[in-house]
Amino acid sequence: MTSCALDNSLTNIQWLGRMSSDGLSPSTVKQEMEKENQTPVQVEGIKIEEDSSAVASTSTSSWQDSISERPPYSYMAMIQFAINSTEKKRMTLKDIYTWIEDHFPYFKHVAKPGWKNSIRHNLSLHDMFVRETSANGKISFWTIHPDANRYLTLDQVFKPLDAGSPTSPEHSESQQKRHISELQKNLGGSSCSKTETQNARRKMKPLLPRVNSYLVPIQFPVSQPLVLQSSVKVPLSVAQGASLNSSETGRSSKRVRIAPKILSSEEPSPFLPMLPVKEESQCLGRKEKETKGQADHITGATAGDLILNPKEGRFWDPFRDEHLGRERVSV
Amino acid sequence: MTSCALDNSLTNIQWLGRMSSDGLSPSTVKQEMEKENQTPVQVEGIKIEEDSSAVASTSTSSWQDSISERPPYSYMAMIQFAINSTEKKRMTLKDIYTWIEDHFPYFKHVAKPGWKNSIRHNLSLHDMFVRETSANGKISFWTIHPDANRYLTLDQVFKPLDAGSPTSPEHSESQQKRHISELQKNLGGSSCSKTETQNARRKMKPLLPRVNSYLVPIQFPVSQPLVLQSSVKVPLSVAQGASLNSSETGRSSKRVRIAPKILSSEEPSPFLPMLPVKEESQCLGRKEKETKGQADHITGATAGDLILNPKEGRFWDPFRDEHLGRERVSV
DNA sequence: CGGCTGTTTATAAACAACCAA
DNA sequence: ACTTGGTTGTTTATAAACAGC
Ligand SMILES: [Mg+2]
Ligand SMILES: [Mg+2]
Repeated sequence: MTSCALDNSLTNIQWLGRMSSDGLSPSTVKQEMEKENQTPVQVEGIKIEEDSSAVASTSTSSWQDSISERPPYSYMAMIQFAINSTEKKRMTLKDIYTWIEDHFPYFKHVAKPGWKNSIRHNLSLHDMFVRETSANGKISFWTIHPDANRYLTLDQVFKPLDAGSPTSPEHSESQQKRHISELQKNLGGSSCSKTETQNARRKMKPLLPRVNSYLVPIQFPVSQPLVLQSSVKVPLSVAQGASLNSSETGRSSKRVRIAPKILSSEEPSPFLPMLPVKEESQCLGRKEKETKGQADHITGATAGDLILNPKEGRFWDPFRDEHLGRERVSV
Repeated sequence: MTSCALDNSLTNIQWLGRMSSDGLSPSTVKQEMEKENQTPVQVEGIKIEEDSSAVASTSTSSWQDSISERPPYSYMAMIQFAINSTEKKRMTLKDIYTWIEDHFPYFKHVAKPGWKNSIRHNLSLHDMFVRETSANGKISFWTIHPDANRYLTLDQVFKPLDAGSPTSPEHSESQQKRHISELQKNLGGSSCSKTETQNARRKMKPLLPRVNSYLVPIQFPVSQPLVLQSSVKVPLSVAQGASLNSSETGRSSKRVRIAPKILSSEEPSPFLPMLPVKEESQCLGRKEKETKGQADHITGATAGDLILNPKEGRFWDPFRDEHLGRERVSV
């Protein structure tokens, strides 16, 4: 009822103490940073060298990893983590920024200021995020459309300290069997997929850790709109394990690894709280197989995916299409 | 019935004859162009200098204009022009590419190869574009969702040779009154808004010509799903008038002027074929005024806007939200 | 294996509407 | 009131990572 206020506030910065040095001084950090579109890149003290070794270590999660490593989550996922961490399941833009910075130091110290632009972009673009106004109409809160909320929280993506996870032990591999089969080919060997868990005290479990330039789907039973303890504000100093595998271990600078959503095909996403799928399937995809491509969005339901995604039939979404760009016709 | 085959084919290239020189040779053009993401920029013969004069000419539509000038339409608009130019209101990706290149030389000779990526991106992103498969399931056609199709065609955006337009004479100004009022301020004077029409023989009428860094809404009566004569494959040599006004006359290279969609506020877009608006308005915008922002999408219906856009209430679109990015939860 | 088609994420940017100094 | 600059939102443009064929 009232704990959300605590969770949202910008408290808990103890773990930030292990930063390079300052990092808290009002405006001394990032000298040259116009406003939100430049490239600070070099966070003063923190130097982020690329390439070099990078020999399929996957266990060299040193100090840097927890701060320079970009989290394996998409903006959409992080925004959900943030919002779902509150009791009322709503958060202001500023608090979303703060929550993300507090839980993923990468955005506080390494990312270019443009990451906030991306956050706003995601909030607007995805209809899943709905803006609501406080009773007095003074404050704007971002919420997650109830039909779309899977109540994902950061807690859920942390690997247990040992092995057997709360609900499902080690699914991290059971999913991609189907389609990945030979996809592994064009990737430089090293099939790693659950290789991380070693030195991690409570590593972040990538919802879809990458296998080289790929993502390894990980199971995730969300049986009920389970409202886990609003994310314990992870002592980030340990989080951030992420998924660095073999070749071209995605450091953080160039090559902003985009994480495609891998869908499990068949079975309408087990574990996930089945939502009232409107179903309609008017098939119009090329194969209907498991192409995921628009026609069978239902099957391919990623974590953030709304199950109700018949598309076509009806219920598609007309909206957001429109805008011909620069117009307002006439003649 | 059978004329579409003609319209879609890559015929009609006579007008292309006035190009720099070649432009038809299979692969001699653009020497260094990996595949679809490099920057040819300099189309061999055509040199595109920027800045220089640019003194509120708006009438210097010389030869270059028709080829180097980027059309004032968004990809979404052009795709609609292309698809609606066919009789069956459907077109293959390749034909969309061709149609656009044939009608907007900019994309054939100046644009970087990445423009095709953008076309595909738009087709996938906007639910307005629906992919359908031919009976035999061999060919994929892109169509426009019936509830979203305003049947916009390129013909409709061409200014008449003189003044009084077919249906509505000169609305080009009646719309933006409401909100633009003092918006003109932060823009370098020159209130131009209908200054173009002079030397244009049949200039392209920007659906939303820019007023400086602004767009001037233009009326557009689409009373019925009027299926105009499938775009006459304009002799582009004259088209491309576009909207260059005063300061920083958008040449074409840097500063890819993005054309925001200006909504007329009140009146649910006059002229436009009113669609079955589901209406629901649960207001959640900051002011409900005419902020257009999400809450009142209905009022702000641009040319391409689907009127049915209650948002919130129901009918929003769940879809396309989902995808947490890189995941497939578990735990 | 390579190109084409599709889907989705990341970024940058143009603007609009607010808002606080 | 008015201006100025930052914040919040919306939308378009591009590039790119991948998946499937
Ligand atoms: Mg939204
Ligand atoms: Mg689409």
